[in-house]
Amino acid sequence: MSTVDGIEEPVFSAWGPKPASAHECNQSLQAVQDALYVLNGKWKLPIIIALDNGASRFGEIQRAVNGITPRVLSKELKDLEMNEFIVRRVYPTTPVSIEYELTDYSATLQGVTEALRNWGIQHRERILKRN
Amino acid sequence: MSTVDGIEEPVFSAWGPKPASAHECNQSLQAVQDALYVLNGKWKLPIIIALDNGASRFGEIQRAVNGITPRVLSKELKDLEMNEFIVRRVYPTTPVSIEYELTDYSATLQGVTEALRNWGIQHRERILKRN
DNA sequence: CGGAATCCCAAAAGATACTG
DNA sequence: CAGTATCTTTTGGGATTCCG
Repeated sequence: MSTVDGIEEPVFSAWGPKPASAHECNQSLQAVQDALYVLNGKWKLPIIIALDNGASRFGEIQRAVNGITPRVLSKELKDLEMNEFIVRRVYPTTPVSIEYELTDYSATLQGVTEALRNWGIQHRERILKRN
Repeated sequence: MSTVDGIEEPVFSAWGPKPASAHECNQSLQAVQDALYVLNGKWKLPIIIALDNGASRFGEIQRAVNGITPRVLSKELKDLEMNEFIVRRVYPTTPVSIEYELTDYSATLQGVTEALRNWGIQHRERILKRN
């Protein structure tokens, strides 16, 4: 993999800074696998985005996220709470009102959601154009 | 939602450009759901990254992606081919050799993988620190 | 309204073995 | 090497009901 005089260094792609060492490759790949581990499934990021868009009540979130059932939403909210992406607040009104709120830590996901949103937009256009 | 003199504009978060209209919120959320639809599961992005890191043969990919079984890898590769992220090339050597290669379109995922990688790295550190 | 509980099914994924 | 076949387990998620 080292550059030999007069021989072009192989260009792997337009992607990362470089292929770098095999070790760094594995690290990078492992990081993505780590990320996908906590963000698994099709609901977690959409829920976080819904909360960011202003939803806070269970029903609001359910309406915002296309197609999720209460059963699944309930479970996902617990997951997100465990991973410290949201907090669940109970207000002693009558009847009690419950609000979900993003934590500061969830803000670190900004780059991820932004990248996914941008990619999703152009991907959708591409699909529509093809048909 | 417009700024009134002397009254702070409500800040929803440190995220997107703005909450904007409910319509735009839904669009943004839908875009992410679109993206997650084709990138679903824990394997697709890691496989793409492995390919980008230089792997091209079935066995290489399997070794690069931590924990994937041949059965699942086979299925995921077909999915990725269908979605035009990779191409499968058969070379008439003896025995035949088969190579998987990223398409140009897969390069559009660069932003997504980079964001996930960066987030994954700091998330891992956070978890390790907490324990 | 905001869930929890239960039941159930289908799809996804893992383990292992095997083949051209 | 590049998968397939088979089997088992796990997960996701729909439907429905119930509760405070």
